[in-house]
Amino acid sequence: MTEPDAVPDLPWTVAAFAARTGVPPTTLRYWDDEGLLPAHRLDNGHRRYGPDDLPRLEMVRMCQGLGCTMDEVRLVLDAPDPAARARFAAEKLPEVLGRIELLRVAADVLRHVAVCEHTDATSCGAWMRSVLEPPGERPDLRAG
Amino acid sequence: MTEPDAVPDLPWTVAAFAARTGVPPTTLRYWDDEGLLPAHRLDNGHRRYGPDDLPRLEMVRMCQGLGCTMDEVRLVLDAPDPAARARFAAEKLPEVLGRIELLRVAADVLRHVAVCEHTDATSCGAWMRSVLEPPGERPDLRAG
DNA sequence: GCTTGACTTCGAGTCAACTCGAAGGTGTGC
DNA sequence: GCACACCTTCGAGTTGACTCGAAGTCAAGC
Repeated sequence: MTEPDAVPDLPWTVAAFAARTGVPPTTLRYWDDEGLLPAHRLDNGHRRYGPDDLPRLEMVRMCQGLGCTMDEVRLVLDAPDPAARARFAAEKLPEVLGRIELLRVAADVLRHVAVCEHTDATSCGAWMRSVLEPPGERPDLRAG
Repeated sequence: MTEPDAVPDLPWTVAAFAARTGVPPTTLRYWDDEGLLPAHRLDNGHRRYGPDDLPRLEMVRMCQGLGCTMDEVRLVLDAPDPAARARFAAEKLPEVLGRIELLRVAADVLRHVAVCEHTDATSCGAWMRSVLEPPGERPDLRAG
């Protein structure tokens, strides 16, 4: 006897899921179309979401926070095996750690700027030392 | 007796500055036009850059790394007084600190994913706990 | 003076990630 | 059946940060 297919729990329309998660309806539809966060479909074609979609949404959010493109998000979420995911993680980790370090530097700079009385942002010696003496090869800080 | 205007040291054309800094020539011209990194001009209209432009470039880079829009970069770099800059810094600092914390979480996740053998990225209990139990109000991680 | 490789401006294009409005379908309550 | 609030797709628009190509100028070397 084979197990019957589990009926997924799908209480949320696009609007409901948007309200629950803060992601705009247009974005949810866009993400579904783009394969980022696929939606279930009723017989009438309407999208439905359930609690099982929340983890993937969180992972989409985390990847976006890491500056991943949508291609990269799909890649990691839809990787055919753990090895592909592990490769992605191994590549991203040094990048993330480097970003953390540079954000620390930026935080120090901001702490200083918050109390600095110099007339020009670039004429402050303490700030210039922190900015112009990078710890090493400087990765691009911009996301994406 | 008033001091004579100092003659700025301007050894670099757009191409030279681009080669020195890694910023593409089109981007330097664009940044100049947008007021992000203003260039000096020779009598013939050609742009020239000097060592004095490097600190501002680094600050542009740092602000971009913080996810600032170009409007924000201009605002902080061209702020009329230290108080305006301090306000900007005071607003950005908590954001940066929050970003650091979330990147730490993401780094933990990536460390786990790098060794995880689960068949699906969202079916890993350790990862789901870290993602679904956020430390508090969760700011948007995306830059900008 | 000509050639060549740089420079300039200008208008438009590219890219990624959305967002919008039009047109039509669906389902509920009256 | 009608009204209304939702749903769908589709094509195009928006936004921000660039990037490109055309047309013309500038300057150095021959």
